[in-house]
Amino acid sequence: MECTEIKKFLNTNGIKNTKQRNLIYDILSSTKNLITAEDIYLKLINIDTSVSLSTVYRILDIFVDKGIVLKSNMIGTDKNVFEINHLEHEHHLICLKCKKVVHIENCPLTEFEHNVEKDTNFSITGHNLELYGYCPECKEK
Amino acid sequence: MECTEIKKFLNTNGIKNTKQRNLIYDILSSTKNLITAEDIYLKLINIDTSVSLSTVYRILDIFVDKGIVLKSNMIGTDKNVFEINHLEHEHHLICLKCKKVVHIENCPLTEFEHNVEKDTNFSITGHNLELYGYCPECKEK
DNA sequence: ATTGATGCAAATAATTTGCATGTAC
DNA sequence: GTACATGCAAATTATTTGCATCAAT
Repeated sequence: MECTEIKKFLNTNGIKNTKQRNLIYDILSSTKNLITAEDIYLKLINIDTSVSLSTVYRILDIFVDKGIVLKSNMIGTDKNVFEINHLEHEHHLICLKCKKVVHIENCPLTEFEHNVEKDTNFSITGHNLELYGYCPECKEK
Repeated sequence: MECTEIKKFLNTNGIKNTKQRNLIYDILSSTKNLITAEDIYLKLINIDTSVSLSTVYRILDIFVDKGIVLKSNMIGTDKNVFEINHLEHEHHLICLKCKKVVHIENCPLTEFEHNVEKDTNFSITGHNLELYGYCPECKEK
């Protein structure tokens, strides 16, 4: 979503368009990796000292709720991480040592999900897939 | 792993074979769903009143470390869940409403992982896949 | 003007740690 | 007997909440 689109989106969803919400949206947009609430907060206080961590959590909750942002849990650290919901479906490959994240464009699961739906009679709404291992640099050691 | 095998395994890995460790192993073995540390603790105090929650966490850490147990994070609740590492590779389908868990036997990712290894030059050691949606009962409503 | 958003501090929830005691080897 | 395991209580970490104030519509 473009920067101007997000403002309209917020308005049409009855969410006030505040400075904090726009800043957090901008930070998420310009972050390629998965980012924690704390790290968003740290970036924010470099821009504008009066922001609170609870506001970050509250805004992230709203964004997740509206589907603008995806929340997941970083393996190893018990922390939640966030990212913009790029609508092109994609997954992550995470280095267990340096925590580097690489985006994987194609997803092999669509057909698999259909088969599972038939087998189980569930209605499948999504999935969660992360690959992990060691990146070229870390695997040497 | 059989009940007797686990004892040998612990011994050969320099881990003392205690009552608590065996009880926790038994609970995990007989639990089909994903289970939290707290729920393991609750089952334990029904058997033997003097067990502590921190011991549960400590033992789970060891089991995860040795690869006997898998740890993951339940979507929606920010809690970690545990299960025996059945060596037959499998995944879960989780109902977002009632949290029912269904096991999915086959995994479509082996070939995909090889392709990603080639593309990225990572050494991939594993992956994390959960499907989610609504189960036959919950999807009606 | 009204309603919802924010900052701050305090509360909660999950997990971890320090330390004295207990137990397997 | 020694070294590691445990229970308990206290500490830590991530996240949430209450409430007075502030800002967007």
